[in-house]
Amino acid sequence: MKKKEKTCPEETTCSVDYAFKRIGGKYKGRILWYLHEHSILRYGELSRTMPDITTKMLTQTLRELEADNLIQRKVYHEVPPKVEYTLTEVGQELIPFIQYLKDWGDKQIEKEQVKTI
Amino acid sequence: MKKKEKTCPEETTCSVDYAFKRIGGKYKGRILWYLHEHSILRYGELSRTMPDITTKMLTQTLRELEADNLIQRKVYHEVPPKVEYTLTEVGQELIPFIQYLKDWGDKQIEKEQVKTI
DNA sequence: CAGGATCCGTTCTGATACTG
DNA sequence: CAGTATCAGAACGGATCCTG
Repeated sequence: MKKKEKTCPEETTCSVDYAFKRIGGKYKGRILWYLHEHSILRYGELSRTMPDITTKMLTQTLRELEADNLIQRKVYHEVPPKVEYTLTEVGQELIPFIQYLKDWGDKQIEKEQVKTI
Repeated sequence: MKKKEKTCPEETTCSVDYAFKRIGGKYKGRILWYLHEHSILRYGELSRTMPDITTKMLTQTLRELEADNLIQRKVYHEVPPKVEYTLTEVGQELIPFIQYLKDWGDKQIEKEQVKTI
């Protein structure tokens, strides 16, 4: 219908935008983080780790991360089925920065709690 | 209606989630980045820097960033009005990570272009 | 200049039920 | 176990017009 190409004209710094699109989803950060903490997780484990995400969103988010080559999906064709998720190398590259973000978040949360008291 | 407290049970790492909520908006990363690059920007300057954002979204996003104490809004009560935005200290703390993210994004974009050729 | 207010379509999320 | 399918409501985003 309409052009969507003008999100960022030509040269400028849309890599910021680019990156945020890839990890900015509602659950992406957490999924990446949990995969980092556990190295390898099955679908059900992820689901239990994040009880607030529905199967639909979890699947959808995992597929997006996979499409962006941040995680790897390994299917075992057996009964019952088994699927394992791991970070790709590209995904690993994001960990230090998520760590930074997490530390920042921790700090802010502490601050807020101090104020609340 | 329903409890929203269970986003992250008790102890765990929801700081990741916390942080993403604060900077994960569609334009937040870019706004922070531009404020970092220019130190101080007026409303109209931001608007011109990001032609793809409407006044509504720009205002809304700026207010959110302000509420989260990532940017500071300084109003000059004169005619015509003048409003300046700057990063707060807390906002500054996010710059290294946005820088990291940007670098990562640049790298990925390059990779994709190589493949496309 | 720097927005505020409305209207409205699209996208995103969630609840629920079902399947190989 | 690891999803898929469907539907509906909520949130998001944009266009347009208005104001101190």
